[in-house]
Amino acid sequence: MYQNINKELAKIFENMGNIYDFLEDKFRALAYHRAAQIVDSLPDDIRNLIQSGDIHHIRGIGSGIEEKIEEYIKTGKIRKYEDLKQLVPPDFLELMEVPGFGPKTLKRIHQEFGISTKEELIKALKDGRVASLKGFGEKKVQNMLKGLELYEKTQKRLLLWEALQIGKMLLEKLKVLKEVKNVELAGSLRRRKETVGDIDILVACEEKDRQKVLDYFTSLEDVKEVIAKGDTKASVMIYEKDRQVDLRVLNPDEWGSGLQYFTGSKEHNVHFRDIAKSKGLKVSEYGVFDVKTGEKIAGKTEEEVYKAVGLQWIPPEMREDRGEIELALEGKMPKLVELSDIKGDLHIHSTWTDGINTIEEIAKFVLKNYKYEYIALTDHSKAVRVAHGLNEEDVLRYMEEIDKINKKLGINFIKKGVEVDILPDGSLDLPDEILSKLDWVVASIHTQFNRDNTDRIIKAMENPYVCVIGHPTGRTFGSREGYQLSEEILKVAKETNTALEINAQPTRMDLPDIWIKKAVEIGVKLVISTDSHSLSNFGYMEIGVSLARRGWAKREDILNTYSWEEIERFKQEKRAKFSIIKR
DNA sequence: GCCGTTTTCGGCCCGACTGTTTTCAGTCG
Repeated sequence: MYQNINKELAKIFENMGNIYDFLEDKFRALAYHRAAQIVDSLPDDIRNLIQSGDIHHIRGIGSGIEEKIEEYIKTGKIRKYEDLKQLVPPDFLELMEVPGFGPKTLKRIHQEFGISTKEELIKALKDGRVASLKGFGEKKVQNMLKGLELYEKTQKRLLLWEALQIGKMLLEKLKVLKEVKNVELAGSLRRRKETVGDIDILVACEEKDRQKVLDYFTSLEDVKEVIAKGDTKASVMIYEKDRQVDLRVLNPDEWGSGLQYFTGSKEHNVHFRDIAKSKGLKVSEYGVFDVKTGEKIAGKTEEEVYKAVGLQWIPPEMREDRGEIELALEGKMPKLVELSDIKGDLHIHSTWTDGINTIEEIAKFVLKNYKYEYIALTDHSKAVRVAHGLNEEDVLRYMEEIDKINKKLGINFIKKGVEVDILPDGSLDLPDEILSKLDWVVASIHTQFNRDNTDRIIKAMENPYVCVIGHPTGRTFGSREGYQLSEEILKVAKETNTALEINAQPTRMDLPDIWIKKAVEIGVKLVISTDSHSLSNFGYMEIGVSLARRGWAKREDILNTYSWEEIERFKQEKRAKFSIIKR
């Protein structure tokens, strides 16, 4: 009946917010936009929250919106929404997302010309009718048309990995300049969101050097076109991925407040400022100020900005207004997992299936470039035909090969693993007899993504030899939304000592952050893996760790921050549980 | 529509930029 009720409701509330914007009911619009954001980031099926009554504890959802959620659950519709839709031309809901197309502008055009479709609107922009309106003009119209073009082009967001490579490259180039006192990525890229719209970079320098820094930036060889350039800001298009990069220049003594402000998220900042306000303070990108005296009390570093408002510093990955502000107020910020905590990679493919390097090449490469204590080779099982998955006999030969290479290397570095397929009925693609001989078993779904896979996953977790569920939601950016997880899966994961994977492939980034957060709360162990198919893939560990941090994971939540002996213990505990249960 | 150790009514983040304006409205992040 409902594919993904949270997403559906979030979309409806988003639209209702837009409609209220159009109707110039500003604050009601704000409430619905907030509700949309909240519902969208709930890890749980919202029906559970209604049932348990926990919905009351969520800030931003009041009785009015709760009633509408209930109505939608019961009837599949919200009457108020159906009524509201009649008041706005359908095309306008989408158009409100286009830069330059605000509610006031659209409403005016609608009233003046009776225009209600996108097509008619474009025509009126082009034939000069809109430009002739009082308060409008040629330039505004040109900007609207440009906004439309940009909107269509940048609908596709960059993957975090891609954006990070570009961002880091530009940071290095800016660091070369001696006038640059500080330089850092900002926006969703600094928060390491799974996908990124445009790339924001901040620079601190003395006021007299601003122009020099901006000139240097806009004349980099990577720049295809300079879109805008002022005293404090420049926007360019770069050749790589045809992306917009914004550079903002700050004064050194405003570095902390500027960085805090431009990192966002918007929701985090709004909440943060709200708290500042309640304490008689005002926060802007220029600093924290005492409202009464106007005195500036912080701004140089982010730490002092947060501290001035009574909060601990908050890692950028957590700044999504998902409770981190309350935690920081209470002084209870967790110490998040770091890249340097990682002791090994437990999901790797070789030439035995669809990887492009031999096991030996992989082992030597990793030993040389990473300070890992172990890796697990986990080629596919036979159900994955396209990858020429391994059958029972292949697995035995695979194990012999790994023994041979370990012996050659002189250390027991490579663990013998497999990525076994979870078949449609939840059974596994290799028998227990084989699985029991292996050091590490990843169980994954590679077929029938578009259905509820809860039963399949639970059945797989109940196999005593399965260590971890690979890419648990099956999502891939740009092609598949993935199937819903459930509380039940987390519960069973915890009970059975089965870990869940945080797959760091840039197109997967799976588990999603909100599920990681939930798993951490419940105490489910996680494994950050690159799912490497070539040597360059091992670098994905960095964004896997970022993703874990977005889900508030600490070192102890991540299994591959432990020594191999400790991992063995985790496995043994699972097997012990099952010898009791199964008898 | 939401929210409350200054409030159950009266607020709702803050500042820059742009274009169209002689003092500001609209949009954006």
